Amino acid sequence: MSDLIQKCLDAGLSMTTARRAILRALENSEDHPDALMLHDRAKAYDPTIAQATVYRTMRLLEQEGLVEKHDFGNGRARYEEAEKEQHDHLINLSTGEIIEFHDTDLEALKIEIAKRLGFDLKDHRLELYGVPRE
Amino acid sequence: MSDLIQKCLDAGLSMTTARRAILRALENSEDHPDALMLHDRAKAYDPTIAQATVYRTMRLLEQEGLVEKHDFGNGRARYEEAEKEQHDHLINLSTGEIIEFHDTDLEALKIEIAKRLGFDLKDHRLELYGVPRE
DNA sequence: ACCATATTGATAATCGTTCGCAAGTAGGAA
DNA sequence: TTCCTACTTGCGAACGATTATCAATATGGT
Repeated sequence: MSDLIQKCLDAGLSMTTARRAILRALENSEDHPDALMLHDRAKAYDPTIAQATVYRTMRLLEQEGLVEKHDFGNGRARYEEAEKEQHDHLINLSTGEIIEFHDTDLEALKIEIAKRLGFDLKDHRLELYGVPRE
Repeated sequence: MSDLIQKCLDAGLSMTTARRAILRALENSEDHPDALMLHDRAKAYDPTIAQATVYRTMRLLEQEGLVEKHDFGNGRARYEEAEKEQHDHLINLSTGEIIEFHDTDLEALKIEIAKRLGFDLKDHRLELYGVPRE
């Protein structure tokens, strides 16, 4: 239910061995991989793929709106498939694990605050950093 | 009412010409300068100061908790004096201007969400990106 | 199958930031 | 004050993530 290859074709992108490999690697990723991780994983489908191709492709996918790029502060950008449902991230400081969450009140409040300051909200970034309770 | 030089002395840091220059530059900054901007501004007080010294000093000040480092997504880290009052940032996409705001409900909600997910909130990052209304 | 165009791999370049090192201070002891 | 030692500095090299360059290769419409 997330056929990235099909979405790329729909977007008019030509489909190459390298791209297919990256798209499969991304679809099989449950976490939020960075470019190096994606490169490693994509090698399973295309052993000769180059890092530069991964970077180029991720940039392309981001521009096409098929992928979201995040910066969780560890130097490397992290990627995930663009989802329809809005969500934010909580980073477990003990493990580095990233947890997705959604809160309607929070969404409303962000828009409300921007409005109060005289702005239309175009984008936002919310990351919570925490340690397991107790 | 924000004598950074005194705070540094209180923290046991030795006070050099270069550090004094950086601290003055920072105190006189109403915006959220990056390392390059601080370097330029510090030159007014110490014309021979090096970029590396600015980077080193900002890292030190951050470790001492006297300065906060932000990444607003433009490649360069931005700095501001650590304030007692918690605040978040709204970035005006039309001008690049950064507006600080505080919202009690929002603070509470962030803690509440972390708790609901089973975490104690240790840190967080919220940035709103908007354009002036209308 | 053919060809113009887009894409690739390999490598150099870029940009912010950090490191290594010799020379130069700060600031406490004498 | 003068000395001394550890901390700082300025400079330039090094670094890590990402992007650009470019010749060679694949794509997909014809």
